[in-house]
Amino acid sequence: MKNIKTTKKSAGAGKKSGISSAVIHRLPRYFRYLRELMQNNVLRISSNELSERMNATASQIRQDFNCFGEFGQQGYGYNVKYLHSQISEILGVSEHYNAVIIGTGNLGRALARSKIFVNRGMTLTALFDVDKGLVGKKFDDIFVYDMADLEKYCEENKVDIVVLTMPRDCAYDIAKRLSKTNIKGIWNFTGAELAKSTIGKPIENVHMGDSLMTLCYKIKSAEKAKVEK
Amino acid sequence: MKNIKTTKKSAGAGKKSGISSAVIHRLPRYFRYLRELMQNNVLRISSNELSERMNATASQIRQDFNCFGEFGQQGYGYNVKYLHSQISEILGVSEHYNAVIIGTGNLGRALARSKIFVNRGMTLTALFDVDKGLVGKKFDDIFVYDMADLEKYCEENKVDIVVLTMPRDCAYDIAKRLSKTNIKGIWNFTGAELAKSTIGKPIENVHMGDSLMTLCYKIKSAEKAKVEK
DNA sequence: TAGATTGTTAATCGATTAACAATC
DNA sequence: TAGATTGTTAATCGATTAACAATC
Repeated sequence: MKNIKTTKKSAGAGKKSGISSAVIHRLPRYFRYLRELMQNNVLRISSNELSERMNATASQIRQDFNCFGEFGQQGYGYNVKYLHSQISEILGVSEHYNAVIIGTGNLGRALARSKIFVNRGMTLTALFDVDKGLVGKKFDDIFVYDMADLEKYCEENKVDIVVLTMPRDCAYDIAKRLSKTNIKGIWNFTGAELAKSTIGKPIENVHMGDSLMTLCYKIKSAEKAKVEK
Repeated sequence: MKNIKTTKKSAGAGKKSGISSAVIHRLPRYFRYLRELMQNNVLRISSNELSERMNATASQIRQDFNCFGEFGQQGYGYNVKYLHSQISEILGVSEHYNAVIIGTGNLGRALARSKIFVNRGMTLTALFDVDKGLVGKKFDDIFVYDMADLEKYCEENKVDIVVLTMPRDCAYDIAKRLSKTNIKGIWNFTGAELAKSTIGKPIENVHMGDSLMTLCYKIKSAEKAKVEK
């Protein structure tokens, strides 16, 4: 296996700053496919081979990577391990963010018991709930704190990401409380539309129902196409 | 309130068939905002006012709607209730799909206990699991069936949507089993990349981790911007 | 070296926005 | 009617794809 030259731009350096959201949303996908290649002990891959596996064009893949640096070698392709490490760096996996979940309901517990954080270099450090009956309990070794102690906990511990899985109607108030702490971002499952402009921190709103609706649309379209045939 | 003319094209008629995926993915968002407007008893809305609320352009909104029909009135705007009903129709809410969940783990139970199906005109009719200890139990009044009886159940009952929340490694095999039944679509949470081309049915793959990674990217970018300032 | 494959520029395609005539 | 706002066409913008020189 050839060595990777050391003069090339690294992901940390950051090539452009105005990366399009289309590219950003493809990065986690690259991350997944590269992890899988690594697990299968694939050492190198060309943009062409990757494009076939990912059902994309080789051109797009090269363009995407080149937004952040020069990760490949002419005549060789991409070193899977190196490329994976660079994408991980871009996505902040190496930052080892700490996360807490607010809302110890079904979804909160499901996330707490999953590997979703660990698989991305993160650590879930706490759960929060208003229900005094839950406070003090543990789920998968994660302690449930009282919502009243949220600010105190954020001051005394490094909290990077806050996951909102409590009922929708308290989302805005809690987000406002969080805006005054030094947490770094909010992963919002409540259905409330939180905006960075109002909270002052990066926010990712998850609407699982939207995905279900999209499936329904696909089903309807497929049925219609069948009838018309 | 003016009456809606009856000569206009309806959603059922279907204007174009090659709707772009960008438009399709915005439909559930319109659905949500319109539902909220309805709940707030808003009777009419102009594309301009909607654009402000949704943080989009009025032009895009009008273009999107006109992919499916003429839902508004010049000089008046859109009748919220009518527009909502049309978008619902397009998304298949009125089809009253039945859904079952395979995998009665944390996520499966979280979905079973949520309103995600009911809020979209669907009914969750069954859970499935391989664990004989769970078979026969009920979660929120939904009976847990043995995975061995999946095909039998699909034959004897109307099953439209199958939700996959079991471990990833059995995703492909189960999807293959489902491809031989008359279910209509698969909502896949397992992380396995299932393709319509291999299973022969509409599929929606959900990657919650991708959304978390996107948040991490946003956080990193925001931090970097702060440092550079 | 010759072959392979990248990084990058140029061409194409599609999606968004702007403009305005139609019309309620 | 006059004002408002749609539906739709035309202009712009951005993203994807194709092509190819650079180079490992």
